[in-house]
Amino acid sequence: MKTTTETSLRSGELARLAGVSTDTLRHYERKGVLTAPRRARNGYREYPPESLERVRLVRRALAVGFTLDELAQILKERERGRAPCRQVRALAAAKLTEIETRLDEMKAVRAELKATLADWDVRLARNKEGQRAGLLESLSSKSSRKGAKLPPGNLSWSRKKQRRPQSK
Amino acid sequence: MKTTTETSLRSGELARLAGVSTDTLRHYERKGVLTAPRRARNGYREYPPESLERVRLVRRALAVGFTLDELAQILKERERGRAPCRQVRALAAAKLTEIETRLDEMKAVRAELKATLADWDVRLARNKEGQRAGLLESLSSKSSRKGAKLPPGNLSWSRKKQRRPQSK
DNA sequence: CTTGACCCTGGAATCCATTCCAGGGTTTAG
DNA sequence: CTAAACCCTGGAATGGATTCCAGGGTCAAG
Repeated sequence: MKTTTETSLRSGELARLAGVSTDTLRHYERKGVLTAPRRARNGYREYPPESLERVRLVRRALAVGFTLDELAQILKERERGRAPCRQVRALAAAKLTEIETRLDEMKAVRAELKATLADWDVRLARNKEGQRAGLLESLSSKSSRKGAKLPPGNLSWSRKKQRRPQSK
Repeated sequence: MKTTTETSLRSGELARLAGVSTDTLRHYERKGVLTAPRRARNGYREYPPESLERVRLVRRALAVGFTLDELAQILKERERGRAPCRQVRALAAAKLTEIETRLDEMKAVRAELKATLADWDVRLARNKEGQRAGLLESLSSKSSRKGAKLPPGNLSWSRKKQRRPQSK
């Protein structure tokens, strides 16, 4: 068996639990969002169980638009328990408002998308023929979101192709 | 004056209206999400006014997590008259669940961030007193999203630095 | 002792949207 | 004629997260 004894995880285990690759874990360490764990005599990393929550936190933060570098700053400050320097406090605060804004935008988009889907389903249901049902059109016209400044100050993201680790 | 006559926009104008750079417009064309417009005798692009809405659509779609390539597929299909039925529906549906996930994550992070900030502010407020070392890690564990499989089917994005066009 | 499944390292590669670059045209105003 | 402000092109670069690679250890089971 490979059950790591006691309260300590090895890269592979933590990776599996967190749903990321070990490569990613190492990367997080390099970037400083995941503090370098203790090493066993053989050099293997031995993560404390809390690391799992930490990794999850990082994932969430990333998904919300944080950068690994930004995150590193904040987390490092937080770690040392002391009050953060102005810079970091400001950064965190800025991120917070950013998130709130994005939250609103997201909700709006979700509503649109939902509506669009419902609409499509109706259309698809009643005309079997390839009708050019204005699919994405619905996405475009109906929003009129006032402060929707997508472009200047926009947010652009990309989905990584994310081919699963692979066994070589 | 440089007012382009009649119903037709030049790259710079469209770009300004849509809030993107001309480079981006050309890129969209290369990628096939923006059909190549008619050219004037001098080779300048002459966009029909509808292009504006098209670009906006693309922007929104991107913000929702579509990829230029995905979008190209869909839009092309649409352009040739056929209704981008099943394929698109599926894609959009997937995007929707992605968004919902993201919403949850965002809320979680917001909470976390809020808590951290609050904590920091407390510390800052009474900083003269001996600050007892880090005991705040209590906020890291709160959600434990069951099926939270971020990675396999995950989403990772990055905010582009987005330096405005620039005049060289 | 050999195999297979882990783990280690640092640097290179990939993916995506966007921007930058170099070298060249056109048009309009002075 | 010259400057300024547009426009064109294709290819290279950027930034961020993640993955891949090559070369090499560790360790338990058979």
